[in-house]
Amino acid sequence: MPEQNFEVEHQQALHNLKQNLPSDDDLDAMVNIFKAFGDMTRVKIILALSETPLSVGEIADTLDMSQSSISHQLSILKQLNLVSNARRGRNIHYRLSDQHILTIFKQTQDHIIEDENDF
Amino acid sequence: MPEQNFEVEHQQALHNLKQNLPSDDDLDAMVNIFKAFGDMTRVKIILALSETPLSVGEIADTLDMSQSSISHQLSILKQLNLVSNARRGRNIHYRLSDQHILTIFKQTQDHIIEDENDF
DNA sequence: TTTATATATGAATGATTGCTCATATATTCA
DNA sequence: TGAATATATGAGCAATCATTCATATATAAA
Repeated sequence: MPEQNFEVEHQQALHNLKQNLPSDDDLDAMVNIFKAFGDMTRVKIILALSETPLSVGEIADTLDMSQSSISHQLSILKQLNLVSNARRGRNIHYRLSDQHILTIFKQTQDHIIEDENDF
Repeated sequence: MPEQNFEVEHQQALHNLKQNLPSDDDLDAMVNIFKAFGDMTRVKIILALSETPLSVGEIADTLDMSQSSISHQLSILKQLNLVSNARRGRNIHYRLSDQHILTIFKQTQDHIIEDENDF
């Protein structure tokens, strides 16, 4: 009875799940990073910074958005340690904190591309 | 004058950026997937499904949430092709569409872990 | 010092979103 | 067929969020 066997394993997996799912606290950091990536403006900022460090004004100019809006978004990215900043002359230059971010973007693109091949 | 050289390269990069940044249309799919990942409930659903396919009721029970809420979230994940479903007896079983998703989660955890080591 | 420039920040606002409640749909069982 | 069970869905609501506007802070230039 292979069908019942499957059912037993399923019940076992189900029981384990309820105990072993990560807690909110454990998942919070990850969810917050995904939240940060779930906004077009922030994604564009990150892609821009992946090419070269940029000042706030340069980013605003590149994305054709207000200085204030970019500054607000940068502060969110900074709080999550996704970017860091340093004064350079009279500007403040932002840069990506590490390259993991781009790897994640690439993985996601891969998912999307594989998806388009379904039909 | 290495300092000026840097400046010239920076200006060039800046100029290229403004032309080569992906369009909203290009980024839309990626941003929507990150939006989906940017919610605790949906992340937990995905983690649960990474262990075994589950019915709507089983997910609701596992996460201790209402059937309606889970159903709503599943429909979002399904629209993005992150999960698929199939009737099995009188239930509908959901499963992850592909394993890329878990790779992305792992990469993100790596970023967080590396981050904690900064001080 | 004064003036100009770059960035940050707080309040207000419109839009989006996740949940609940009520109900519709669909399948199984008697 | 009719009752019971599982899932889906639409409307409503409270909370979150991205942007704007006005203004504060900080550095550089004159």
